[in-house]
Amino acid sequence: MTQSRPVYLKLRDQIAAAIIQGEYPEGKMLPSVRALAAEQGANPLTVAKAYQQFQNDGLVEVQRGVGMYVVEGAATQLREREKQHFLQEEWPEIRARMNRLGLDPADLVECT
Amino acid sequence: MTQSRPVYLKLRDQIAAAIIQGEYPEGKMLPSVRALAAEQGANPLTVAKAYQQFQNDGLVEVQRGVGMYVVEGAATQLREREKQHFLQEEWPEIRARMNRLGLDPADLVECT
DNA sequence: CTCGCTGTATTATGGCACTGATGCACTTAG
DNA sequence: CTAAGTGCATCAGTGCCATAATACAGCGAG
Repeated sequence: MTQSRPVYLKLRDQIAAAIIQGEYPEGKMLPSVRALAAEQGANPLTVAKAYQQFQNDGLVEVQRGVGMYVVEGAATQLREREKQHFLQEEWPEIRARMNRLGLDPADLVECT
Repeated sequence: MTQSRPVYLKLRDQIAAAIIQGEYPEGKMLPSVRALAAEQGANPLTVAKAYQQFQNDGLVEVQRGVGMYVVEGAATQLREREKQHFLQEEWPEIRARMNRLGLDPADLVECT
């Protein structure tokens, strides 16, 4: 019945967007796994798994017993990384798909 | 490490693309589950599962003991269906993402 | 009719991703 | 020191995916 994307991936994207948009400011602590889990109605471990990738990428810093902090420059770094991935991986695929469906990219730019 | 999409979904997309582009012409028989399974290195049942959805959507017709045939008008119907899904489900998300990343859609239309 | 091809149903099995509950190590406020 | 908060490791459960080995039913050529 879990037809949608995994919860931890949704959370990951959501957190990434929050960091990029400054909702989780650099240098500040982001919600604890338990807090975010309660807020999102998820399991703390699932939240932890979502946070994990940001640790591996060095975008957040862990202080055991204290919390996790957003590294300085994480926002722009994250934005650049996602931009790169979007342009190199996703956009070509999207273009090919639109072409196959007979859609003109120029037309879609206008629709809000 | 979210492994790649399930095999039967990949096959489904691949077959859909083939029908849209006329590689599997309307009225003609498409590869048997065993043949496509051998060609793709997959299990016949996995191929059957990929074919299943096209049957449910009435895009292919089964003649027991003979094979499965592409229904007349399946290509355009499939293209319209995917176009609808793309415009209503995927494109808004893509637009929001590009906006969040600071990418201008107009710029991307030109690249290639 | 016989043989070979079609799709389909059945059952079983292994693997893996996702989620969850519990407990531990650590830091800080009091 | 105590208590409450942090992240994290371990183990278990669940469900989907893919595979396999058969067996069956329908059609067509020889």
